[in-house]
Formats: sequence, structure tokens, C-alpha cells
Amino acid sequence: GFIRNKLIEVYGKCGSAKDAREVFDGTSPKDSFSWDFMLTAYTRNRNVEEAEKLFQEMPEKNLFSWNVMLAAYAQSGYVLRTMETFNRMPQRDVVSWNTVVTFYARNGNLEQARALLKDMPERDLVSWKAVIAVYAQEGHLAEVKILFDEMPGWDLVVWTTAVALYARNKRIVEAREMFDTMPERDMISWTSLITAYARKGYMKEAKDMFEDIPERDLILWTGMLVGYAENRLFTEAEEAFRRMPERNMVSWTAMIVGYAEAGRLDMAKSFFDRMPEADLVSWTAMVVAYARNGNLAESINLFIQMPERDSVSWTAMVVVTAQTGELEETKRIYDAMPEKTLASSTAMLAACGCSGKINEAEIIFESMPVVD
RNA sequence: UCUUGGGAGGAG
Repeated sequence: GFIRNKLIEVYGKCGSAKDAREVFDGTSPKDSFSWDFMLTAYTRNRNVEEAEKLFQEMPEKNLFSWNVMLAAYAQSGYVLRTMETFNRMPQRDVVSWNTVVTFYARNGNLEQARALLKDMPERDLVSWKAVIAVYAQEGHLAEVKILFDEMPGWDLVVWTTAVALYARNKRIVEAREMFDTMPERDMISWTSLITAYARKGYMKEAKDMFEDIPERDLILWTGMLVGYAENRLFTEAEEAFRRMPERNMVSWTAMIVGYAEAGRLDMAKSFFDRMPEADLVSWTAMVVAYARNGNLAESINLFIQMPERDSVSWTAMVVVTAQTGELEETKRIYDAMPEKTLASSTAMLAACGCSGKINEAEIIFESMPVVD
């Protein structure tokens, strides 16, 4: 009972849905915790298809399970299933509403998200922060300012978002001033500003703060590494990679992407080959690396070889083939997708348009889900 | 019950 559930939970967290499933299958009787742990094990490992299967088999679905499934669809960018699930839920709470308003912000526009924010029957500070975060990540300074003024109160999270937003807009003096005047700071606020500096090319500022900070965790190290790599400072990136106390998938993949974007496919491949184990993200990075460096055949080859595919890898494949003008290939992949995302449909639409296939473009357009 | 929100890796 309790112990077996704990095991499912632990395996799920450690990234092994398979092990969790083994324990789950051997658990009898299963209570609602067993089912929920198994469900989150799948969603945390980005396995939406298996999560969906499990969800359908669940003898009783509580609000928590519905919310988990809703979040899984929303994070995968599945418009239809997200809306359908939200509409079918027997009850909704503030978490369900927040999941949906975040989804709107990511896939619609600011006006829609703001309208929903005002009409939602339940809202809390998270709702505001969720919408703000999406726009801050995209760097929309003017729009976020409106929301900053409208929201009921500021806390550490909002301050941190604001600081990062200014830094991403290269307003580094203001960002630093805000950072210095904010009422409290934690590890995330430090990392947020440092990585924003680094990624905008202010490596001197980033490095100085990095040296000043009392403790450095894996995320901060990786942030610096990404900054170096994005600014093509590979000597420094490699040095950070060696010096960091530990490395995870993110560190390895950051090196792969950094080299690939600089056109150094051989270096990217060598990091991929040396990874202790590759995950979905690193596989996708490598698939895209080949395509963007002119080797579509090998890209498709890897795509077929990869142990699993999710909505991002499918979308990536549609986009890269569309960009190389391989319309037939693009269409094959697009048709094979388990569920279309807005990004994949947009790419497919553009590909048809560019090749003068107006009728086909129209069919795709009509089939595209509308977020409203 | 780390289901939604601020810091690091894949498409957009």
C-alpha cells in the first residue's frame, strides 16, 4: 500500500516511468494515490500518450488527476485536447483555471489572456504571475508594464520576473537597480539576473556577479555555460563544463546546441556521443542540428532511430523539413503526427503557401484549432 | 500527493 505508492512516486521523480510502471503493475489493490503517482510519473517524463492511456483506464478520476492531465496536454501544446479536457472536467478549481490561462497566454495573445484573467471565476496571485511570466519571457516590456500596474500585489516572484524582463531587454542599469532595491533576494533572483546578463552578451557583468555570489548551484553553472556557448565563447564554455561540480543532461545538451548553432556539427556530435545517456531533448537537438547544417537525410534517420518522440520533436521535424523545401517529406511527417500543434500547422501552412499549393494550404488552415 | 506561476538544454 503506502510503501509501494512511495516507490512509484520515487521512480517517477527519478525519471524512470518504466520502473514506476513495474511497481504500479505489481500493486494490488491500487488506491487513488497509486494511480495519481503513476500519472505524474508519465507526465513528468513527458510521456503524454501513456499518461492519456492510463487516465482513460483510471477507475475514478479526482480533481487532481484531471488537473494533471490538463497540464500535460497544455504543456505539449495540444490545443484541442486541452480545451476538450477543460470543458469535460466535472469540477474546476483555481489550478485548472491557471493552467488554461497560461495556455492561452502561450498560444493566443495578450488581450485574450487578460480578458480571461478578468472573467475567471477563481483567480489568485499565481494567475497573474503566470500570464506575466509568459510575456516577460518573450521580452514584451510595454505590455507587461500594464499588467504590473493592474496586479494586486508584488512579491519575490514578481520582482524577479521584472528584473529578468529588464535585463532581457538590455536595460541592464535599470535591471541592476531593481535587483539592488528589491526587498528580498533568493538563489533564483541571482541566477535570473546573471543568466539574463550572460545571454544578452554582458559576460563581464555576469562573470562579476557569478564570482560574488556565495553559492553556485547546477542551474547557475549551466546558465553561465549557455551564455558562453550562445556568444560563441567555446573555450570558456568548455572550461565551465569541466569546472562545474556536476553535469546533467542540460549541460551536455547546451554544449551540443551551442556547437550546432555555430555550424560545428562534428563537435556537437562528439558531445552527443559522449553523453552518459541521451534523453528526448538531446535527441531532438541532434536531429535539428543535422537538418540545420544541411544533412536532412541523417536528420530523418536519427528521428526514426530515437527511442521516443513527443510533440516538440514532431513539430521540429515538420519545421526543419519545411524550411529545406522538402514539401513531400514535410507532408508525410505532418500527416503522421499523433496530434498537431499550432507550430506544426503554421509551418505546414507556410510550406504549402511557398510552393503555391493554395488548396492544400486552405485545407490545413480550416483544420487548425482556434484558441478562443 | 513538488497538478498551475519567477532562474539552465530541443521546435515555435
